[in-house]
Order: sequence, then C-alpha cells, then structure tokens
Amino acid sequence: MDNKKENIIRSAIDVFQEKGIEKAKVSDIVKGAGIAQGTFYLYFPTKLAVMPSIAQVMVEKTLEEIKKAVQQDSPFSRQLEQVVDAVFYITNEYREIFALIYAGLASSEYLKEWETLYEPYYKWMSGFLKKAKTDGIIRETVHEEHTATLLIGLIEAAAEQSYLYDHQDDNAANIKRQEVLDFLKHALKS
Amino acid sequence: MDNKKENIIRSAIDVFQEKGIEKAKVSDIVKGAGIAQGTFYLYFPTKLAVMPSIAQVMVEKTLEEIKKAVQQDSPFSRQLEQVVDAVFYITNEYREIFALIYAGLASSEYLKEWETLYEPYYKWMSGFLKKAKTDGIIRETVHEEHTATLLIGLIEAAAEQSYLYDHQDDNAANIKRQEVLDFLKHALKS
Amino acid sequence: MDNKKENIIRSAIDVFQEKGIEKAKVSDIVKGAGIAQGTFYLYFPTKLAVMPSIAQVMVEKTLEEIKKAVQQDSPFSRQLEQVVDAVFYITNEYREIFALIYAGLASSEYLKEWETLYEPYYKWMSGFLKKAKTDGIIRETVHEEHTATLLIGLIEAAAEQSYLYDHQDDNAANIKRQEVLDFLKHALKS
Amino acid sequence: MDNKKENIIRSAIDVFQEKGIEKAKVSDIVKGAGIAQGTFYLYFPTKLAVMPSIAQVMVEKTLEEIKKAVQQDSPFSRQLEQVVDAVFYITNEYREIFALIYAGLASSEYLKEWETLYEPYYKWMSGFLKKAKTDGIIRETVHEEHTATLLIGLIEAAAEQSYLYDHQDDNAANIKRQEVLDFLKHALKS
DNA sequence: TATGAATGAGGCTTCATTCAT
DNA sequence: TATGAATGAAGCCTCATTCAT
Repeated sequence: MDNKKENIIRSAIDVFQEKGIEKAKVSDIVKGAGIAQGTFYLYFPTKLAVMPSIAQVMVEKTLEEIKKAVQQDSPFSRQLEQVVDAVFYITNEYREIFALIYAGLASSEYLKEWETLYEPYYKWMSGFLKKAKTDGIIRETVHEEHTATLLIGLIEAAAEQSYLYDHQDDNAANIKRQEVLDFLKHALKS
Repeated sequence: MDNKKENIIRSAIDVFQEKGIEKAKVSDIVKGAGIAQGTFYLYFPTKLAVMPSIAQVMVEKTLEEIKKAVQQDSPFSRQLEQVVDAVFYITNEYREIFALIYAGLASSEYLKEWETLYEPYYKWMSGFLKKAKTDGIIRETVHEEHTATLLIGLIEAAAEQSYLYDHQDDNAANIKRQEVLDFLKHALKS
Repeated sequence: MDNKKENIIRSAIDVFQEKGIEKAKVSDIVKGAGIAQGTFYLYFPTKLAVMPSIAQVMVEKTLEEIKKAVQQDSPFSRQLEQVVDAVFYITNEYREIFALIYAGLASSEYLKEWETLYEPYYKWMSGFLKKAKTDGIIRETVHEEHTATLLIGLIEAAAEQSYLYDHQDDNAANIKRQEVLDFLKHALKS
Repeated sequence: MDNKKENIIRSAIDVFQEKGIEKAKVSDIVKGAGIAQGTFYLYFPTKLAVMPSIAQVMVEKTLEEIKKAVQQDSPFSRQLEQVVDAVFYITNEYREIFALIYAGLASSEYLKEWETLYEPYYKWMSGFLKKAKTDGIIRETVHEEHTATLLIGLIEAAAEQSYLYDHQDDNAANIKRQEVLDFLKHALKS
C-alpha cells in the first residue's frame, strides 16, 4: 500500500533529523516505519533514493506552513513578514534535512527532479508577487518569476545564517528576520 | 613540515570536488597528497577535522577571487557586478565543497569555528558596503554588517539555483546574475 | 498442472545457463516460467530441489541427442564417432548446467538420486558396447558396464577440456574429438 | 608478508572442503587464517578471487602426490598404477574443491588462467608418456600431449564417479581403479 | 615524523522463503 | 492452486583508524 511508502519517507525525515546525515541507518528508518528491512527496498532501490521523495515532502511542508501563516486579509507587507516567518521556521526546524537535500539531491543523478519538485514552491511565490504587483504595492519592474526564486534563496540563506551564527542566542533570529524584511522592502518597493 | 598539511587540504578539496561527498575516502586524499595513510592522522585527528581547514581555504579563495575581480577605480555599481561575478564563479566551481561545508561544518562540533572562519569574508563585504554608504551611493539606512551577510547569502543562493536549474543552458547563468544585480540595485539604492 | 512444473524446470535450466551458477535467482526462474514467486514453492520445497529434475532433463536431453545422432546402419566406429559428437555438443551447450549438477547434486542429500537419474544413460551406453562386443567388433574382455561409465566420463572430460582450452579456437574442438576417438579405438579394439 | 596470502589460501581450501561451496564464508576463512576480515581484501579483491590461487595449490598438491607415489625404478605399468592411485586419492580427498574449481574457475573471467595453472600438470604427464614411448613400452602412435590431458580427464572422471556411486562401498573404488588401468592398458599398449 | 599493513566494526543490500488474500 | 508483497537473516565488503617499525 502507498501507506508504507509514506511511512518510509516520514521515518526517513525523522531519522535524518535526529541522527544527522552520516549516521542515518536504513535499519533505523525501517524501525520507525514499522516495516521489515527488506521492505524498504520494495519501494526504493537504494538508501539515497528516498531523497527526492523527502525533498517533495519538504516542499509540501513548506508550502503548507506558508499558506497557513499568510492571512489573506492582511496587507502585503504583513503577509511578506508571515512568509519570512514561515520559511525561517521550516528552515530551522528541518535544517539537517535541507542540508541533506542540497548535498545529495543537487548532485549527479537527481538534478532534473529538482526542478520538478520545487516548481510548486516557486509558482506560489511567483503568484504572491504578481498579485502584489497588480495591486500596485511593489514596483512594476519586478519580474515575478525571477524574483520569486531570489526571494526564496535569500530567506533560506538568512535562516541558515541565523542558525549558524546565533545558535546560542535565540533572539538573534529575530534581528535577522527583521534585516531580511528591511532588505526586501527596499528591493521590492514601488 | 607545514607543506604536508597544505597538501592534505589541497588534495581533500580536489577529492571532494571530484568524487562527491559520499565517495571521498581518506585513501584518495592521501594519494593526492603524496603521503602515507597514517601520515594523515599526524595532522588531523579525524577525517572530518579537515573540514574547518577546507572552509578556511575556501574563504581565502573566495576573497582572493573577489579582490582580483574588483577594480578599485570602477564605480560602485560596476564593482558590485564584479563581486557578483566572482561569487558566482567560485560558488559554481566549488559547489560540491560548499555543500560539504554546509552539511558537515554546520553540524555539531564545528559550529563555533564557522563564525571565526567566515569573519574575513563578511568583514570585507561589510567594508565594501560601508565605503559605498559613506560615498552616498547606497542608502543611509543600510546596516552594512547585517546587509553584508544577506548579500553573500543572496548571491550564493542565486549561483546555486543557476547551477541547479540551468546546468544545460549556460547563458541562463547570465540572466540569473542580471536578476541579482537588479534586485540588489533596488535593495540598496539611495 | 504439470505444465507449470515443466515450465519451472525449463526456465531454471535457461537461467542457470544464462546467469551462471552464483547469480541464478528464484525470481529469475519464476519470471521465465511465467508464474508468481510463491507458486514455485508449490512444486519444489526449496530452490535446490529443482536440481534432480534438472539433472533428469539433462540426461534425457543427452540420450535424445545421442539417439538422434547414431545411425543404426552405420558401422560401430562411425557410430562411436556420432556418440562422441553428440556428447561433445551437449556438454558444451549446457556446460554451466553440468557444472551445477556436479557441484550441487553430487553433494549431500541428493547423492542417492544421482544413481537413479543417470541409470538410463549408462544403460544405453552399456547396451551399445554389449552389442559391439557380441558382434565381435570390440575386444571380448571389455566389461560393458564399467566401460560405459568410463567412456562417458572420458568424453565429457574431453569436451570440457576442449571448451576450457580452446574457447577462442573453434576447430581445436575437432582435434580433441579426433584424439578421443583415437584413444577409444585403441582401448576397445579387439 | 606472503605468509598471510598462503594462510588465506590454505584456510580457504579447508573451509570449502568442510562447509561446502555455498556455505563457505569469508569470516570462516579469515578465522582459519588467523587474520582480520579486512586483511583478506588486501590480498584478494573478492571472495571468489581466491579460486585461481586455490586451483594452483591443488595442481601443486596433485603433482606432489603423484611424484611421491611414482617409484622411479618400477616398470611403467606399475608406475601408471601409482599415478592412478595418486589422482584417485587427491580427487576424492578434495572433491569439493575440485567441484568448486570447475564450477567457478571455469566460468567467465578466469578462463585464461586455467591454461596457465594446469600447464605443469599436463606437462609432467606428457613427459611421463613420452619416456614410456621412447622406451617402447607404449605404442608409437600415442601423441603424448593430447593423450596426457585425456589421461588426466579420464582418471579424474573415474575418481569422481567412484565417489558418486560407491560412497557407501569403499572397495568399489578399487574396482573402478582396476577398470581404469585395464582401459588404459589397452589404449596405450604397443 | 613517516610509513602502510593490519584491523574490525558495521551497514547496505540480497534473496530464499512465507503467508494473507 | 495461485499470487506477490512482505519478511528478516545473513554476508560481503568498505574504510576510518591504529600501531609496529
């Protein structure tokens, strides 16, 4: 059943998060998924082949989190804040996973899948910017598709930096968030 | 001799670049360094302990590349372009290494070193922005230190995206560079 | 239906021939037989239990080939040649299978079946020699039963040698065949 | 040291003999050789790569046994008997090993080595026959090289048959030996 | 400091067999 | 009888690390 595949992916995410990249064992993953060792290989040819599926789930999670965070009736500037918050949250919560995705998915054989997997994410952000442009809230010259990817890249990079530098100091993340918003406000303002 | 340590680091960079993250072996590194297996452990306690040294070299390489690219007598906007070019180049040339650094260095025990290692990079960028601010070329409200890290994060993220998406299409990297510059122009403009 | 059992045996022979001894898997066999994995175990308790059946089929194949080759109205010396030809052909065509039979069937639990399975083969050869003796074509002192097994052993060994040594050189097999015939002519002559 | 490689081969022979072909584990072999698991792979790239070395040792063992058995001052017919005895002894003593060699070495990648490895064996037998021919003891028309391989093939095949059929009845081996000698006497007699 | 043979723990993967349907 | 998804034991091999020289 598809249930099992989902369980594997869910468990894989957990294990990678807990044990870190190097130490994650297939035996841990299957234990978490409640299946036998061999069953793993009915759904994925190798240990690393789960990665695209993980990436997809992470994209879904991120989009969900963003959609949950963004209040439709808030003004754009507030919504942008909510987007940044959501991405910061997700990026830090699953930072091991993202590192894994970058390191593994981005290399070699899975390159083509990358584009497909991240498509919905970029699309949403693109639409978000387009609406703001149509409403005259951000400058006309913003190319919504290009800017969407830059936006996501910027926020994720900032979130990672905030983790790297301010691990001890939790409220430093807030400063970082504020910087990003400030930066974006100027980059987008009409 | 210190010569050997340098050889190890240089070889480690080569090996990680060639073989990718998963497949890099100590035996490959020592082969490239022209030393015996055991000698490695006279200079580094564990395999992962090379990572901070690698990171440091990468920061040096990056700064070198940037300094080489930036023409002192060019206007700021041109210099910014040159910076972006340099970071794009380095990021793509050594993308495996950067993925490794993010995945490995950022986790667990090396977190504190991160800050120290990247300090010169951020400092340079910070100074670069400060001068532009003093010269009245970018807006007064730019916080040069915060913005320096964002800038670096943004450019690197864009460079990675351009690699991921446009591997086949070489001139797509140019479009991406242009986008970044456009984005920055607005974010920084006075 | 018995059809399925035959399919399994036929497929097993094919798979062992193609994939070699080490790599033959039950999953390959069932694929070739057009049945499900579990169905195999309705006809054979274990993977190795097909072996006696394979051996039996091989004996049948060999005898068929010999009978087809031997012309009743030819003189004995010509018939002997035809026998050698047939055994050479079969031994080389199915050499992987024979190696398997020797290695597997000959060990442990199937030893007793061996005798039963090969009985018809030795019996035919025995009859072949007996007739020649009765006809006064070969020496009186030939013990037809003992000699039958030696004959088979000798021809098979020669066929294997010709394969091992002369794989590249096809006509070397002819020389080997000639040697065997010459050897036999002297060993049997009255 | 070469000592270790020899230990591995010796132990491998023991293990294959004891456990049979399928069940032989590398872990058993290294235990017997008194070395660590990893050390095995310093000398042989894979488990099966020991096979040519085993084959070589077996050829050496066989030749040794033959040379030990053959009394220089005995007449040819007695010497032939001694040869048969020796080959019978070795073939039965190490029958698992020989089955392994045939099944493994003869397949695929090791084919070319076969010729080299068995060369000394065939050479000795060839010389043995040549001398007898020169001495006028066996017929002039014997082609010593061709016949040497046939001889070996015949004796080995007979030895294997005697094991297969007469496992329970030890003195049946004697009958078989006698048959072979009788057969050879006629095949070679001048 | 330098060597490189030796170590051995441990993980990925395979695949014969089972069993619920 | 037939299926094929699920099982899980078990083994090959890798490779970071050690240590006698």
